Amino acid sequence: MVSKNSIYYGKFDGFQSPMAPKAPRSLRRSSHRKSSEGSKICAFDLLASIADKLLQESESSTSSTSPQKDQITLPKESPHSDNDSGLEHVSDVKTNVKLEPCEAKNVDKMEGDLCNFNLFNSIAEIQTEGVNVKKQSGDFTASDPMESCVNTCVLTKSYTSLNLPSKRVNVKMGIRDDTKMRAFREKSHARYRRIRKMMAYRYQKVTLKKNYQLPNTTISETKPNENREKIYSKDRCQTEAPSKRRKLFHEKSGNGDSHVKFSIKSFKIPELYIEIPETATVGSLKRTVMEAVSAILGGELHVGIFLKGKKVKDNDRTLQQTGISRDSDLKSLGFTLEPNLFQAIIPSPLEKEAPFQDKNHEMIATSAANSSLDYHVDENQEFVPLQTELLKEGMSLVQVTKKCEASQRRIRRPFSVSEVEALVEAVETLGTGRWRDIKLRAFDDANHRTYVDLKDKWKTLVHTAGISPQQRRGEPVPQGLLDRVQAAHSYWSQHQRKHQTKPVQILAGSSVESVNL
DNA sequence: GTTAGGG
DNA sequence: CCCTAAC
Repeated sequence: MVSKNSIYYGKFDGFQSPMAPKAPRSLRRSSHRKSSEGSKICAFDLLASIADKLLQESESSTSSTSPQKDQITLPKESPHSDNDSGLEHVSDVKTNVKLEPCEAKNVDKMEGDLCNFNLFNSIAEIQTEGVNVKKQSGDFTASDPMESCVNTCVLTKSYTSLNLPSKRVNVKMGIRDDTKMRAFREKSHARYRRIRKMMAYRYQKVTLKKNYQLPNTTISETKPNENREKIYSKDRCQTEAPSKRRKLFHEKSGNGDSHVKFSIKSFKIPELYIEIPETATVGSLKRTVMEAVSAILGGELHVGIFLKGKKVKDNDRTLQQTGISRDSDLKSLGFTLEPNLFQAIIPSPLEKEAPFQDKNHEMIATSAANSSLDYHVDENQEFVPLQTELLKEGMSLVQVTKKCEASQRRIRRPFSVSEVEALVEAVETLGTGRWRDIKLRAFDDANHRTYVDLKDKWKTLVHTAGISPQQRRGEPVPQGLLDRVQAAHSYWSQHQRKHQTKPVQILAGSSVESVNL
């Protein structure tokens, strides 16, 4: 039964989570680096329990049947019908992630066409309900890997990893220079939006109708004129500055005194697929799960609204006009999380003839898989091109997603001691305020270090030098360097823009060994 | 395009 | 690391 090549496919049927506010940007990016980011650690712990359970259960598992191909139609609104979806090779793991309910402003933008959620920072508790892992022996069974991927991808709403055979999830992401990608994306925004629209149309028919309905959506009324702002819940997180968005609640309400109160107990996040070799360590499995979850939660999700089984598409109509009022039957109202950005759309077999590719850049447009047409295209919404090559390289969607995310916000790259050294020396020589020169002088070949980065680093260095060693974090910077930082900082604070190219030998005495011009 | 500073 | 006013 145990095959050398066997691979575990763990399918997480979904994560349930209550509403949560948008995370600070600093928490929105996934990373497996050593870091002090609290949410990460938290999530790690949570997911560890899943991973442990998953692995544990897999010991006594049975093999599964082969996947059926081309079965890409799922019953509408049937979250648990995966066994009919050609995903039998994937085992069923139901996992609930309970999130700590958090404060009133859980909905970022009620008035708009979407709500941005980030559940990541609110994870408080995780539960493994019925873990049942089946082991898949041998190779991926579908004839055409890519085709399988397509189907799998589509079936799972393009969510997580592509089940590329013999490609393992590479936990360690390579560092890449995403500056150009960013620039390119920004400049091509409009064009890709067009592509995106086309894609959305093209893939309409192969896109899943399956949606993920909230298990527990309760609606109740509020008393008129009471807590206009606290529509969603009472303040559970005390300290939160008033948001600009909150205004939106008032301006367009126009519902008179009739308020509808929505208490969304939890959202369900679509499946999560994990593929990992048998020989992988438990730790790597944990990291992989972590990454997959982070990749999903790190991106922004759309929220769909269903009323009486029909999707509410018109974002401009009032609740009243839509039929969502205190007097109507609100039990038929449901909210769903939908995949949004950064998800790859791979040409399906149907579309192979005419793939929407930009020849020049060999990119394929991404699209909000099943929801593009249902939403207004938000002008502010990022549209991230996805390099087909990445997929062909065998990257999992998790990784691709990460890459795309990296295009949004550059990955964190802590300065090494030698970099700090170089920076300090350059500043000693050139002073602060000539960051471009400093860049050219000391970091000309370091493409990923912009002069703004250097400026920022200097800022933190000055700060670091001013605090006690106990309060410092990250790779420790030699005290000698910090002394030089402090010396140079105080020196250039006084000698503003004078004798800029003059070595700073004079400053603060001792630790300046030599300054080469 | 760079700087400077808050987020 | 991001954003952006100001230059």
